[in-house]
Amino acid sequence: MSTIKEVCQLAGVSTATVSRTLKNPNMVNVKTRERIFAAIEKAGYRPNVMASSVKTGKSNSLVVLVPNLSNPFFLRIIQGIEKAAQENGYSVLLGDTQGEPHREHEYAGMVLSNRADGLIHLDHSFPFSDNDALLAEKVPMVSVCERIVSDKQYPVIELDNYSACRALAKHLTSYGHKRFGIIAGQNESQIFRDRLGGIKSVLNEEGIDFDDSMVVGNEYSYESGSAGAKALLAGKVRPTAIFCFNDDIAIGAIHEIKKHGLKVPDDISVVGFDNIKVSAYMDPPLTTIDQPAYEMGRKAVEVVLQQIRKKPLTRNREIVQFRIIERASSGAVSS
Amino acid sequence: MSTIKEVCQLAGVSTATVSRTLKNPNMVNVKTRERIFAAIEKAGYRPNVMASSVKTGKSNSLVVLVPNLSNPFFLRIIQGIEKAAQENGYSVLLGDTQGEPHREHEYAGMVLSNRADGLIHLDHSFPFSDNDALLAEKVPMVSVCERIVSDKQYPVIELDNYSACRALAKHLTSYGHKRFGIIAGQNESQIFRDRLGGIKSVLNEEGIDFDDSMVVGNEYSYESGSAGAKALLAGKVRPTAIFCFNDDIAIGAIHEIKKHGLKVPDDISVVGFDNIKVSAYMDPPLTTIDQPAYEMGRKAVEVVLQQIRKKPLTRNREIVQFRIIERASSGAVSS
DNA sequence: TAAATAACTGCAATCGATTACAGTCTGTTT
DNA sequence: AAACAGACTGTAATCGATTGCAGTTATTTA
Repeated sequence: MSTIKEVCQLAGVSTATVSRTLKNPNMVNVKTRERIFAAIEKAGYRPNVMASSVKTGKSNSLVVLVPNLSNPFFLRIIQGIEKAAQENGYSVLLGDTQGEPHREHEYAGMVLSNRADGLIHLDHSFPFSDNDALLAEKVPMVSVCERIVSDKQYPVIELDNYSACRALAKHLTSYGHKRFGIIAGQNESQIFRDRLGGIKSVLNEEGIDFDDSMVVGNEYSYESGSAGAKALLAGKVRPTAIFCFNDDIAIGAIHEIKKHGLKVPDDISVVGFDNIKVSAYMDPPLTTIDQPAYEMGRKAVEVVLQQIRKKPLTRNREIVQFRIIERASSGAVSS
Repeated sequence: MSTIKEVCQLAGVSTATVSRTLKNPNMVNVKTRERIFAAIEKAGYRPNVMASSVKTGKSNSLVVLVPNLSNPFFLRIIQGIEKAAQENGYSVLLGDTQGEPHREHEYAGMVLSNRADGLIHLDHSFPFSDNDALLAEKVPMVSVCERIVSDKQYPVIELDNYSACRALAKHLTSYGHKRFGIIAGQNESQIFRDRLGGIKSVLNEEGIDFDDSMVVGNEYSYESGSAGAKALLAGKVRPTAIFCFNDDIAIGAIHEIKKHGLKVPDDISVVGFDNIKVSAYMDPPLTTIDQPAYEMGRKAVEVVLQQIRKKPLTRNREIVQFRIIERASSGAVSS
C-alpha cells in the first residue's frame, strides 16, 4: 500500500497539496491537480482512512445493534440503514447482540472508542454499561421501533402500535370474533403495553371480555408461535382469533393450529405484525400490519446524522405510518 | 472524550506506560498498573481505536459483501461470521451489494484504504474494480458458497453442490418421478453448473430424458419461484417434480402451484435448497438440502484471519457437509 | 508603476496512539 | 565492593493523514 508521501515524490508536491486535491480539489491548480491524479494512479494510492480519522475525529461509520439478525423484519430495516448510510458516505458496523447486555456494551463501546460516530439501536435497552453511562450522554443515538429506556430521551423512529392494534382488533371484531388469544413477543416492553392496550381498548368498546390468561409467549420466533398456539388450544375456551405480535410467531402458530387438524381461518383466524415478505406466500396468506421497515431504517440514519452534525432535531419522535394488510388468514367467525 | 494524555496526568506516568498497561500489562509494575487503572476509570478513558490502527496498520475489522441481505440463508452465514469475528476481536462491516459491481467496488475498496483487514464475499464475482485488481492481489479474501472468478485462486468455503443435487435427484427418482422441472437462481454461475450437472447425472443413470427447456428462473426470490412455476405449468408436459435452487424459490413455486388448484406433493413434488428456518413451517414442510450456513460463516472468518495473520492455508477449498432433509413437499408420483 | 489582492503551494504542527531505545533503580553475583 | 542482570519507566520518533499559517507568484487596482 503506498502512502501520500509516495504520491508527493511522483508529483513533486507537498503532502498538503495532495491532501487538498483529494478533499478540496478547487483549492489547487488544474495542472497540478492533473499531475497529482496521474501520480495517484501510478502509485495505486488509496488514502488511509484510519489516519484521516485520527486527525478529523470522524470515523464515518455507524454501529447498528440488532437483537436478532434472523428476523427478516430487522433485516429490512438494516437494508434501509445500509443504503442511507452508504449514500451519505457512512458505513455500517453490524452488531448482533442476541439481547445480551455484555454484547450490547461491547458494540455500543465502539462509539466511545472512536470506531463509530453514532449508534442505531433496534431494541429498547440502554446499550451502554453503567460505567459508560456518563460518556454515553452525548453520543448520537437513535432507536428504531421502541424508545430506549434511560434518563436522557433519545430520539426514536416508531409505529403507532396502539392504533395499529386497534385497527387489527376492529378488523377481527367486525368479523364477529369475541374470543381472543394473544401470542406476544417481549412482555416487559413498551411495544407490548401499547399493542395490548390497543387491542383491549377495542374489546372494551365492544363489550368483549378478555382475560389476561389468554396472553402467552415471550419471544419473537416460530417456535414461540407454535408453543403459544399449543398453549392457547389447550385452554378451557378456545379462541376464535389469535393476535400474534409478529409474523414469525403467526407462522409458527398457524403451523401448530393445522397440526391440530384445525383450519385457518375457518376455525381460527390468525393475524400477524410486520408484513415480512414471506407472509404473502403462506397458506393462507397472512393478515398483518405493514411496517415500513426500509423507510424506518432510512429515517434512523437521517436522525443520527443530524445528531452527528450537531444540527437540532426537529422532533424527538418520528411516527411512521402503518397499513393493515387484509389477507386470507383472517375471516368470519364460524357459527 | 479523554485521551491517553489525561490519564498520564492523573496517574503521573508517561503515555508509554499507559499504553503498556493496556496492551502488555505484565510489562508494568502492579502498583503503577493499579494507579493507571484508577486514572483510566476516573478519566473515563477509552483508547482511540483509529489512532492505534494508524500505528499498527490493523483495523480489526472485516468487510462482508452480501449480494442480497433479504435472503435468510445469507443471514445465517452472516450470523456465523459476526460471532466468529467478535470472538477474535474483529468487527464486521456489512455491505449489501445487490450484485451491483460499483457497490462491490466501493465496499471492496475498504480493504485497500485500511478500513478493513480482510474481505468475505458471499458471491462469485471479483469484487474489485479493474483499477484495483493489482492491489487486490494481496488482500486477504475468502468467498463463501462459490469460488471467486479471477486469475488468483482465492480460498472458498463451499458445499459439494453436485453431490447434494445427486442426493436430491435420487430421492425423487426413487419416488418414481420421471418428469422434472428446474427453477434456477443464477444461470451463469458455477453453482448452477454443479447443481444441474448433479441432477442430470442421476437422470442419465436412470435413463430419464431431460430437456433444457425445463430449466427456468434466474433469481433467488419468491417472485422468481412463482413465475418459474407458472412457466413450467404452462408447458406441454407438466413436470411431476420441481427442483428449486433455493428455499425462497420453492416457497414461491408452491404458492403458485396451489393457486393452480394442484396439490403438493400429490400432484407435484417440490424440493428446495438451503434449509432456511421457515421451510419447516411451510405447508407442506419443504424437502430440502441443509447447508450449515452458520458454520460456513465461522469457517470463512477462520480462513481470512489465517490470511491476515500470514499463516499458510492448509487448503484452498473447504468443503462442508450437506444433509438431505426429507419433509412432506416431496412424495410418490401420482399414478 | 507601486500597492493590493487573489491564487496557489509548502512548512510544520497536530491528531492519539505505539514502541525502539535508553535510562534508572534494585537486587545478585563474584 | 564492583559488576551485572532484571524490572520498570520515560524520551522521542513514528504511523499517515489534515490544516493553520506563511510564503511565492500572478493579477488587478489605483
